[in-house]
Amino acid sequence: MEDAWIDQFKGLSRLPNAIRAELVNGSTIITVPAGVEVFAPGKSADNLLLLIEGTVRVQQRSETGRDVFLYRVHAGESCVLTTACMLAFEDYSADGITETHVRAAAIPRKTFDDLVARSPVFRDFVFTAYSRRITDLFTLIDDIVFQRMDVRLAARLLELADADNVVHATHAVLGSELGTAREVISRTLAEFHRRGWVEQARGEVRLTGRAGLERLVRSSGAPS
Amino acid sequence: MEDAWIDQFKGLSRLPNAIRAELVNGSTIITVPAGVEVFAPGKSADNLLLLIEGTVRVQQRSETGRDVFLYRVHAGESCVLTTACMLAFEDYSADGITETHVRAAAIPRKTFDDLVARSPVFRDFVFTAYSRRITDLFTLIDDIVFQRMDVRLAARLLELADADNVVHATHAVLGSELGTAREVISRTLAEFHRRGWVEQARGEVRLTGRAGLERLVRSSGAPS
DNA sequence: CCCACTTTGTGACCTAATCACAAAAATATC
DNA sequence: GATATTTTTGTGATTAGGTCACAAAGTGGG
Repeated sequence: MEDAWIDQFKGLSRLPNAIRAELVNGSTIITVPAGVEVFAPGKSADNLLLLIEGTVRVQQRSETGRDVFLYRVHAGESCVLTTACMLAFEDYSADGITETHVRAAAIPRKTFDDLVARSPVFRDFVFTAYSRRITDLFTLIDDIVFQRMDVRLAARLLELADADNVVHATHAVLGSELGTAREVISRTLAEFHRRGWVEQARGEVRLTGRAGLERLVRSSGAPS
Repeated sequence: MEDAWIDQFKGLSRLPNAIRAELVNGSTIITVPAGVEVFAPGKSADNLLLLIEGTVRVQQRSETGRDVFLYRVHAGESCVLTTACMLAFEDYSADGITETHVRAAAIPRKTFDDLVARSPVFRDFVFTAYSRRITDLFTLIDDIVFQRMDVRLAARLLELADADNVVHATHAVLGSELGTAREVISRTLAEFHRRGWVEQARGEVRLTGRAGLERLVRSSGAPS
């Protein structure tokens, strides 16, 4: 029984052995290719996913067809907000899409409910995860309302850049990440280019002046 | 032992007697005057409040001093998102202020944790409440990003109006409810007045043409 | 190479946010 | 009751950002 993955999850390593065994036995390791919808409004979630590898993008699809990025779940984190709807037997109102190949532990509703009832450590894990996500949502709202677009874009570019300082995303994708129009991204990036902070190519943005971007982000509030 | 209040809470009436007794004994009924901060970032919440009477406004205070309205807790609802932080032993990042005189059942952390562990019905109650709040937050984000200001103001006026179709709030308050500037409210209300939908007086807005406001809200998306 | 499609650039226009300041209404002070 | 102070509201000017329309590159398949 392979249970090494548990130690990737900060709050779970302290689980007593009995509970740990129940978690391992009660869950299945699944793998999902990139670009698959793992939960969505309309189909009630019946598994809690603990991401072992890869990322999942969670977004809200609005009536108008456009969608807003809500948050990103990384390896070592869980899609914990789905559990609210799992246990409440309600439909989740946001959808989650794998951005990369994903490996995850899927905990069925029944097992989840059991563990919440029986293990204080597991409860703590769940509520800590909740707390973090909710706080992130609050911060997101704050940003959307008060933060300038150029600052938000700069911050996001810094977050998304890979080891070579390149962000692989089209302007349209960046627009949906920040809940703004593609044109705004194009114009802001053009401005960043003028200042020598980025180079552009189709589908990618190369950060050539991180310092400038970082200064812009710091200049105006929360240092993430 | 007065426990009638429990029946105001939809999910709780089904509690078995033993658990019901534990809930009643383990909690205290408190009353709070209007305008008091009942939880805030920095002081970790250690009670879950179930509102028996009155309303609590929950908002996010940003670094810049301004604040965004997040949601309103009514009688029969709970400040359930605080529990995430209660159990996670983390600070809540939003603050709650009583808008009216409030009567509430305060459930201490210990009792809450016990009940979550022991009662499936109570768990269901908690997670259903979570689910609703989180969904509301998603809807709020969607609104902020995609909905026009006039539509949002119209919807909010309809919500806030009392039995006499009067909203008691200054333009500044309405601005903070919607996360916009006071001037925008003034101008939009002036426009509504021109259309014969509202009359204004200092500190209040009288809805004289609900039909028009309702049409505007319906015209553009979610009928709440 | 040509065609269809995706991505990016740009001007025109409109909504909303910000800044600055004034007028009006309510409240406090003498 | 007259006057000063504070709160609330109104309004113009300016700027950021969202929307619409359309053009220009870039890409990939046949």
